[in-house]
Amino acid sequence: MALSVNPISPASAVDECVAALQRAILEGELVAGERLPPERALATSFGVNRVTIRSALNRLQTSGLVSVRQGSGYTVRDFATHGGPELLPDMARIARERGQLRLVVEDLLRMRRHMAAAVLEVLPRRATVSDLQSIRAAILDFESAVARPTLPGLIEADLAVVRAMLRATQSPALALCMNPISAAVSEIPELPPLIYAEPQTNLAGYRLLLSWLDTQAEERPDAHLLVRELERRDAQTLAKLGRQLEASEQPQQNREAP
Amino acid sequence: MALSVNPISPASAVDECVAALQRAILEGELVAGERLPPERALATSFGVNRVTIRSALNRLQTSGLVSVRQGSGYTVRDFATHGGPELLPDMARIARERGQLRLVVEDLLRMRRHMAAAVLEVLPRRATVSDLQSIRAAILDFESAVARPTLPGLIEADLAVVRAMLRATQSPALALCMNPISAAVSEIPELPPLIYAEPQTNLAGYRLLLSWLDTQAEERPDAHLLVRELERRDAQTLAKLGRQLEASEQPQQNREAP
DNA sequence: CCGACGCGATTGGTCGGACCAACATACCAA
DNA sequence: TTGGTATGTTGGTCCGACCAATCGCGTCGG
Repeated sequence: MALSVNPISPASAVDECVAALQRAILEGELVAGERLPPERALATSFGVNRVTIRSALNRLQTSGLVSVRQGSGYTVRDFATHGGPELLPDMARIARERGQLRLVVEDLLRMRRHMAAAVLEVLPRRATVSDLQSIRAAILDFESAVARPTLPGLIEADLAVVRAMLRATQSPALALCMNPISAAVSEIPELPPLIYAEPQTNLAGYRLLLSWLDTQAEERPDAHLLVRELERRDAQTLAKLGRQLEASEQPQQNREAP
Repeated sequence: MALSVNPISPASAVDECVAALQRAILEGELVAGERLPPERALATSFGVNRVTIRSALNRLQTSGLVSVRQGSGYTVRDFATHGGPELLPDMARIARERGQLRLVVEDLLRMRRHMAAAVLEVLPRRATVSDLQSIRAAILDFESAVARPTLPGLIEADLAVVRAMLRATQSPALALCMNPISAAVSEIPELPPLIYAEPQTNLAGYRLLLSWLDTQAEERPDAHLLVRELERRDAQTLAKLGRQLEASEQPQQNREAP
């Protein structure tokens, strides 16, 4: 009876405006430097009140997609230089329509790998025993999620492990950098089914991490061991994604050019 | 006559509300899970209209600091698990007041280093000759900025080099991850003066990068060489920051406990 | 002829009030 | 006790108005 990821998503009027404008910008329909129509015009064009479209523009501004100056108007910014990782899921959606999803996913996973390396770099010398216990507990939860595997359950349990590790670094800075990347991986619909296709593999990786953390500092091997393991799994994920995309896009190309 | 980072900052009413609420959350005055007063109460308490405080709450929501449900109200979220890297500058401000700035900066630079490693991993095999020329041109601009060094000029020229490198990766995904980190480094007031204290060093690093990129793929050494160089410079920056903080915070402690 | 000034139009920012929709709570009835 | 209903709370949207910064163009003075 596992229901969809978000059964309740009424998609308010503001949300729709944000989605439309953001899509236009991310797709390149609205080029950087271009000026948006005035709020009043946008409001009538979207069929909403000015306050509503204003709320949407406010969000776009917070995301770094547009800049605004009183008396002048809104200007589209270059999201490639001013955007943040919270745009990754939407960017993945655009890339999927263009058949470039693989590239985005490849770089997303690569970035996650390298950030994980940063976390592993500080984890052993900052984590307290209580932190380590939290990590162990989270991994145990993940193990029980693997026992009765459901996709949402695995995602949540895995995120919990990551949270525990980030908390153990004693520094919110690493967490702030890592959060949107973890979220993006979970929110790109293709990824979780591939990443958790064989949950025992993920669990084995965490067991490896545990044994690494439990080793005394003097004889602990370099973290590269763990990173290599991540690389291996990411490569498998990418390979699976490639096959899946080929299988689903081949007929599409045939339909276009029979 | 280098003026502040943003000479024009009228600080609109919305900005002030955002700053106040964000500060309260980041300082821990408003704990995760806690519920905010209703919009109407906040509006009167801030002395602004409901639309204004609503705009501010909208931004906080976009930043992941609060969640909202119609009929229920606003709930403070745990920024350590839902916040993004765009919070880093403000987080650094809080950390500075608590004497923990060094830890935040250390992790920020570490993250930047590891993300740079990710970029270097894909740069050689994705950059076109035109991309490489753009990078060269940006580095030449940086060189002329080094000739007549001003802090804003160096910052902008350096950011331009990074932009050129990110564009050369052909994938906005890496850029979206890197942008907020670069921005954070530039926006933390202590960092640019330390990072660009000896601009020739930065330039030498870029020259090293150039020669690395120009090497034929077969005989190009591992990117670790460049990363090691980054590590060395970050360590120097951290050391300088440590001395600077000691020098400025020592009298403060004396004042508190003479 | 050309640049500087100035006035009006454009456009975002804020305000006040009103109504609707979702939610929480307490109360009442079966 | 349980279930639903009534009511107040709270966010979502709308309307109209005015303020403030900016832009554009015409006019005036050099």
